[in-house]
Amino acid sequence: MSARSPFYITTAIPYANGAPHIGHAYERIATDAIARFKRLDGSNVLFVTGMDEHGQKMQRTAEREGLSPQQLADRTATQFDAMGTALFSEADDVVRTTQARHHAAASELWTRMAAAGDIYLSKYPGWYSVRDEAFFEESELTGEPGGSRLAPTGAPVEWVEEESYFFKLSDYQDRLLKLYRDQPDFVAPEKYRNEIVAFVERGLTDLSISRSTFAWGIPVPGDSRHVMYVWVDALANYLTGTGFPDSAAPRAKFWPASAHVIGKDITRFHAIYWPAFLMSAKLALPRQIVVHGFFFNRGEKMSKSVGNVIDPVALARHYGADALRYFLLREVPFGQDGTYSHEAIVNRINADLANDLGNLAQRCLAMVAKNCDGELPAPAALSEADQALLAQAAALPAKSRAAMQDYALHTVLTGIWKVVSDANRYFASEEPWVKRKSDPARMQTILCVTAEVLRIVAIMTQPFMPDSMGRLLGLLSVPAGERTFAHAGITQGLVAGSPLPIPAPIFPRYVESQEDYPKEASRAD
RNA sequence: GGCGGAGUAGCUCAGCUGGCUAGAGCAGAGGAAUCAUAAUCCUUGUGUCGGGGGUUCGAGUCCCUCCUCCGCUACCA
Repeated sequence: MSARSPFYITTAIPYANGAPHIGHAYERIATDAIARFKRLDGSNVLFVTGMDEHGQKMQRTAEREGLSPQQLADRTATQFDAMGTALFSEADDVVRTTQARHHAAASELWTRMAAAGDIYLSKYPGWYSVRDEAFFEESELTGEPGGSRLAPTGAPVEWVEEESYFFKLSDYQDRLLKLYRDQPDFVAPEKYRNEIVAFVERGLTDLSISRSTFAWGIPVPGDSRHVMYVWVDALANYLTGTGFPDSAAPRAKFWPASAHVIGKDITRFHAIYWPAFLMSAKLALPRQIVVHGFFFNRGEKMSKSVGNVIDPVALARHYGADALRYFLLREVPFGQDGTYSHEAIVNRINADLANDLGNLAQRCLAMVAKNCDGELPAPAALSEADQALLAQAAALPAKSRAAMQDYALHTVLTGIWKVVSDANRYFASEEPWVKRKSDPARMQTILCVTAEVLRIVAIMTQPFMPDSMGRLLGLLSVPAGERTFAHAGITQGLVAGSPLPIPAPIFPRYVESQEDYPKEASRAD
């Protein structure tokens, strides 16, 4: 047995400024599903998420709520932990930027970039509002007839030049373009790669990477008047997860990361700044930046005040975490934007889960329980139909793996459900309930083939619905140690004579009830 | 403005380098069956493939043009 190849995957690093919303949930679930898939497929997986807890906005929000920045960070971190648990998406580690280990990693990254001669002290000019204690973009400002300019908040702004450390991003244009050329899927999907390439081709200017106007951050090595600005601080989080800079750390082998899963809004930071920083520090680059789209709540009236979203934990509680996971990963091609609505979720739950897969399992297993003494029957000679269906199921690992190459999670699920659908067709046309009287041996074979298909389907669906599929495999009496993709072939099939537990429906139909429909909850942002 | 993407059945979309009578899922309609969570199975679409022009024996599938929508066009974590 060869050593299992390391696979390091991360979510983006959410800002600890507010409670998690559907976008965080989606990203966590998708990343978790990929991690589970790789794990079941034999990789040695490290799945890390994190939390960006520094910055002026943290200070402000905390102040407003009468908390210290750290207290606010702790509160938010607790909320994200709860979300991970509720969604069956707990990471192996949560790296928080306020942790000592992260300070060490970020400082070392900075030091290496400085040693490479890529960091210099200069002035960061901009329109500054003293009242807001913030810089504003030229485009955000409103002009006054008299010539003075105002911030969006109405406060006057003045042109100031703040001392700041800069990173020589401009030096990296060619190296970045070469990266995108040599490794076309460095940014996936292609759509986002094209945007990044176009952006870099327009030319890069140096990047301001420190601030001296607030102190809630990691001190710049050698100059404690400054703290690192978000770019270096938050991105270094991915290194921290592997124990950097300790090259002997148990997780050191996980760098470079295989995939950083991020939302489309932060593509630039991950596809441009991050590789440039790593090149500067002479560290290996991540294999891929995997970009996902957004989910929009359509059909629901949005509250007039901004920031009203549905709490993902409430969604999971209402529909079931597995059902929510399935919906989010199946409904929309990974990488594209999508919409969610109560109707769409219920439709998926009832059509795909309850009717197609859940009911198939139940009708098959109920017949085994009633007609085969609750023991998995032995098959007789296999017909062509039997073999064709089994072959389809057995082809799933390879097909799924291929789709996963591009992180096409929805394609994986589509492929699996094609088999479920064919299995339903098979079951109906073979009519085991008729054979029960006319040809019991044939009935046994049909049930056996169906059970076997269910076993493979359940194994392959585990990354997406770990809890329900665990239960289905339990109903099939598949031992815990035989549930990886390596077991998803026909030769590793079910053993005749195995006693099966009394079957119980895996996916109940969703029935409308007015009471506990998840309400939109406002969140502080 | 520049660059890029998209406009295909009621809805969501497949249709790779041009070639049998344009497909899938969902929704809708009719029927069969009754093992099963009233679940399942079968049958059912006269779609200007955004408009117009062109290349070709032949074009959603290539070229030109027009219309509409969307994304990106640097410091928000």
